[in-house]
Order: sequence, then C-alpha cells, then structure tokens
Amino acid sequence: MRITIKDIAKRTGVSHSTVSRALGGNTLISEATTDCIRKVAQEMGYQPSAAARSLKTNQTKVIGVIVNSIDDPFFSEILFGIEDAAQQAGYSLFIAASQYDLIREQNIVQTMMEQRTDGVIICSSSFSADKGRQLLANGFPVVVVNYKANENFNYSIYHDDVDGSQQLTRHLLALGHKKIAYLGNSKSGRTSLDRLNGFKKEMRKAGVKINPAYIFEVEGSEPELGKDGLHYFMNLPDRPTAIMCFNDMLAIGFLHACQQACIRVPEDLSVTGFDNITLSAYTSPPLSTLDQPKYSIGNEAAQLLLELLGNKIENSNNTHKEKVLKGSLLVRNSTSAPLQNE
Amino acid sequence: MRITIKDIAKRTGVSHSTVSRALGGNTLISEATTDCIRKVAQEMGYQPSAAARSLKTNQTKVIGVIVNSIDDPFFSEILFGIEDAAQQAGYSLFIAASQYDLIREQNIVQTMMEQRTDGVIICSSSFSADKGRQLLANGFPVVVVNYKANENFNYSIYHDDVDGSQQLTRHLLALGHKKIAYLGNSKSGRTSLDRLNGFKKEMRKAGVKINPAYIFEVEGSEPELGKDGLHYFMNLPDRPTAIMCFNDMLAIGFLHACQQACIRVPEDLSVTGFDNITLSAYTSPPLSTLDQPKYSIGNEAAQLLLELLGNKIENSNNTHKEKVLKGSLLVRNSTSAPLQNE
DNA sequence: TGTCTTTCTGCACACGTGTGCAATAATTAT
DNA sequence: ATAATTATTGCACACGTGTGCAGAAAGACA
Repeated sequence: MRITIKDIAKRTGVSHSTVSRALGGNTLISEATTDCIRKVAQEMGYQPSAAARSLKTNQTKVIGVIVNSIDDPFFSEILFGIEDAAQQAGYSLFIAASQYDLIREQNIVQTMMEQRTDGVIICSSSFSADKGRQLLANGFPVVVVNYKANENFNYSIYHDDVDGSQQLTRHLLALGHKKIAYLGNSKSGRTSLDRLNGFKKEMRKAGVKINPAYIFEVEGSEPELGKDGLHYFMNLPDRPTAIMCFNDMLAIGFLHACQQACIRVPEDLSVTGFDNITLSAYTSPPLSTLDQPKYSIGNEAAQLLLELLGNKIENSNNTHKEKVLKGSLLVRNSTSAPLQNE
Repeated sequence: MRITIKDIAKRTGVSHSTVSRALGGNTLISEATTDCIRKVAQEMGYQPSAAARSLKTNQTKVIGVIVNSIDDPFFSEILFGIEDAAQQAGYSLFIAASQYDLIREQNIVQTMMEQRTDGVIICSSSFSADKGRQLLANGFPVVVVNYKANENFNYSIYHDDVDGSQQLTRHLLALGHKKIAYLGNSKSGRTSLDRLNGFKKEMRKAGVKINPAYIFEVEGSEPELGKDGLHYFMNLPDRPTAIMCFNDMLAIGFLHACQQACIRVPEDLSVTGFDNITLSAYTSPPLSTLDQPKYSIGNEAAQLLLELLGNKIENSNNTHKEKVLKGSLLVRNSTSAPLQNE
C-alpha cells in the first residue's frame, strides 16, 4: 500500500494534521518537528496524492490545453511557451488533440470537466464554439489562442495575421510582382480569411488589382494538397507569378509539386509560406515566410490564464482582455523578382 | 458551487448511495429510479469528480506518456497509436516532454507519481534509467518504447532497428554502392548503435569492407547538424558514394546541405533516412527511407500496458514481455546507382 | 503561585464518491 | 394469514488531505 501522511504521523508520533501542516510549510509548527517530519517523509518516500489534495482544496494545479493535432509543428512551439509559464507557476499541462473530430472534441471537454482542470487554453482554431461555451458555462476560465471567434470568449491571444499577410504582400510587391495569388485553407476559418484580407488590403493600398481567379482554397493544410493548388494555378490562362500559401506545410507541398512539374522556384514562380516552422528552412529552395512568435504567443496565453486563476473575481466579471502579437517577415530564397518578359 | 451526487439525491428524494449506484449502472437499483436519476443528472449538468472517484477506487483512468520532445514528428505518430488504444479502453493520456533535460525529467516523474497515473509509457530513448526505476520502485506499471535498456524493464515494444538498417544497406548494395557511410547521433544511444550494427552486419554479409572513416557521429538529430556531417564526409580523401543518416530529420538537413554545396543527390551521392516522417516525402529529392510502423508501435505499447492494468498480478511477477516490430524499406528518389567512374 | 500570553499540537469535520451490510418494501410460497 | 424469499434502498464508513477551533504546554508577568 502507498504511504500517506497518517503513516508518517504514526512513525513520528504526531497527528496527521501536524504532518499535513509541516509538509505544507505552515509556520505554526515548530521548526524542530517540521524538520523531523520532513526527514521521515523523505525516508519513507512519501508522495502526496493529487486527487485527495484537489478534492479538499478545490484546485488541481493542472491546466488543460486543446490543440488541433499534435503532429503540427506549429502547435508544438506554442506548447513550449505555455509549458514554461505553467511550470514556473507550479502547474502541469493536460494536453489533448481534437484532430478535427467532433466526437473527440466532446470527449476532451468531458475529460477536462471531470478532471476539474483549473483552466483551459484552446489553441485549436477549428475547435467548435459550442464546446468552448460548454466549458465557460461550467465555470472554467478559458483563454483562446489564434481563435477568431473572439466574440464568444473574453480572453484571447492571437497573432496579427492581417498584418503578417500584408508584410508578405509588400515584400512581393517590392520585388515587382503584380500577379499575386493566394492559396487558402477552407478548414481554417477566420485564420485563412484574415490572411486573405491582409493580402487584399495591401494590394488595394498599392493600387494593384487582384484577379479573382487568383484566390483558391483547398480543404486543409496537408502538404499533399499543395499539388491541387499548383494544378489549379497552372491551368489558368493567365498564370500568376507569385503564390502566397496559407501556411508552411502547404507551401512545402506546393514547392514539392513545383519541382515535380519542373517549375523553377523562384525563377518561374515565387512562393511564400506562413508560420516559420523548423523545416521551412530546409526546403528547396528555403522558404520565404512569416515568422510567427509562436513561443511568445503560448507564453502570453499561459500568463493570462494564470492571472485569471489568481483573482477569480475577474473571470465572472465581464472584463475582456486580448493581446495581439505581430510576426516578422523572413526572406529566404523562394521569392525573387518576376521574369522580365512576364 | 459545482453540483454533486448529493444534490441529485436531494432533488430526487433518494440517498446519495442510490444515485452513485444508478449512475454507475448497478443493476441492484430499479430501472425506474435509475432512469429518473439519470435524467435529473443530465438536466442538472452533473459532472463526476475524477479526483473523488480515484481517491476511492484507487485508479485514475489516466496513463502517463513520456516523450523526448513534442515537436518531433516521429513521436506524434506513436502518440496517435497510444491514444486510440487508450481512448477505446476509457483512459486519458497525460503527456509530458522531457526535452533532454534532467530537471524536467524529475519534475515529470514527480507529477506522474502525485497524479497517481495508472501506468506509464516511456517513449523517450534518452530518458534516464534512474527515473524509470523510480517509477517501477513506486509500483507503477511501465512499458518502454524503443528504449533499449531493456534489462531494466520487463515490458517493452520496439522497432527492429538492426533489421531496418540491414534493409537499407541491402538496398544500397544492390544499387552497386560499396563506399557506404553512416552518419549517427551520439545522443541517441542504443538506437543509433543498433542502426550502425545493422549496417555493419549487412556489409559483412556481403563481404564489403567498411572504411573506418565512414562512420561519423553528430550530437543530436536536428537538421542543422546535417551540414556538419556533409562537411566531414566531403573532406575525406576518398569520398563515400552513399550516406545512411541516423533518421529523417538529420537526412533532411543533410540533403539541404548537399544542395547548398552543389552536390547532386542521388547522382553524386545517395542519401537515406530512417523513420519515414511525413515531410520526408516532400524533400528534394524525396527521401528513400525506412518506414517504421509508428502507429502500430504506439498501439501495441498501449495495449500491453492496458493488459498489465487488467491483471495486476503479472506486474509484481517477474514476467517479461517484449514485442519487436519490423519496418519496411521505402525507396524514393534520393538513392540510385553510383556513377560509373567511381 | 496564579494568570495571561504565546507557541504548538490534536480533534473533528469536510471534500465527492463508492460499497458492505442492514433494513425496508414487495413478492412469492406455504 | 404467516413465513420465506427477493428486490430495492439507506446507513455508515472509507479513501487522503486540509483547516477551524479548542486544548495543552511553555514561558512571561504580576
């Protein structure tokens, strides 16, 4: 049987309450007994029961994190940022991946509620608003990350996708491109829309018209879908000279498709990504992209949540807090000036 | 305040024991009252407290998973395999990343023990054996994945790296290569060693001698290190015609370095990876590699652990169980016959 | 010496759930 | 109608921890 504070109490000849206080660092207990108890606890290999503790204190010191998919390298960096902040404050992470699956989503919410997670960070842009509201309704503090249904949530951290997209567009315009196209991801909702809007905004600003045929969406951001995108754009009577991909994963697939089709990048076609995942530096050619401050985004989200946990009053209030972080343009070799004769 | 079974009891006019039994599906309770209680529980939005439950039942229905790093795409597929098996059996996952950091490792073990995880799956090849033993000593069922200090653990699932490496070597030999080199990862311990041994074994079998200078190790498998590997091999007086990289990440960096150095793959140099991560299909050229059955590995590991949880007797026993899975060769375009004049 | 602080510790209850046992109600057998 | 059986429910305790309150011990002061 696993040993408890009662066992320590028996061994040291004090009551279990004294043990509880001593281990908790309560100054009421004399230094002598505290030291003794601590030593015995150490010797016996005592491990407190999180379950019993949280049952009594009504807090678990665990925060739940919901992501789309674990194997998306984009999320993993956000997780680092969250983890660092959480660990520093003595919190552990309960990570769950929704996998774009409604049943899984329901299970996750169910589990988080039963586990009495102290709070939840939703990093899944596709996570259904219903489920999120369910958490809120049950009194869970919720912080959303890069989730654009902000009207539903009071606390959010997100990246300024409109600005990021504008930076990329500006870069392409400066290189001399006019026939710029956007390859979006219909599954990604607002995120894809914002990036599209940034593109449109900057083009309007520069007074360059966008060919309506230059806006195309695929259903997801798996690299495989890049091929569909390329196929579409190359079959247009008037081909674009630059493609802005929704994100790096898609861009990587797109670059690969270019290579298979013997389309030279950046000579024949400039390509950009979005996010700056690790592997985007190793594509051929290395991808020009927008570097999202992923770590900071995660870190800020965790800090905001921790703040909410500190003063629980705020949460019931109708206070509203959001933070917008901007990324920075990262020029590598997948972009260059268009050929003269185009 | 959150509602409990007592609230439901008050509302339905029965005792809380009856509610507990009804919700638990105990057949002692009449169908009528069970239905009634279930309905009321639903209406009131009752969510059982995992903490209270596990305090009483002495099981948490949570299994801990320790990985090296979340952003390694290799682990994420293993996680899928684990998750599917776990979820089907009503278990949730508590995932933690050690990040090759000793302090983090200690924290993880601490947390798992306090949370009273029902069992632990260690997927981190670098995880210190001490910490693993600590878990065992505290009565946690442990299954290790691709962890080669098997002498310490009774239950393990792993991939046959020796065989995999032999398959790759055989492939290169069949293409006509004789000057084959191995780029290892010193941080990866036995895994890298097994792959090296498979290489040696197959070469011996074919009666081809290995130039001792053709075995080189870097400290890690970040793509960036591929450059160091290339630099080393290209400075040899007698260059190899094929390089077997420890894994895909390293191979991706290696390919990138080749491109920068204007070395054509596979014409000038054949390159292989190991693991078959998603992005290995999108490199330039697409990488020939060994497809590890990652999902199956994870799935089998979870099933083994679940089996252990079923009959706890086995665990105290000195029974020993291990399962070895084999991968399959995946030929893409980074390998070809060596040039005639070499 | 007695009283009043101050310092320290134990008693008893609580958190939300599960379960053995006894008690009650309903049904059947005699 | 009574006894015996079965079906259904409640009582009371337990899991491991934390905490208000009272009580004991020790020292300070009159």
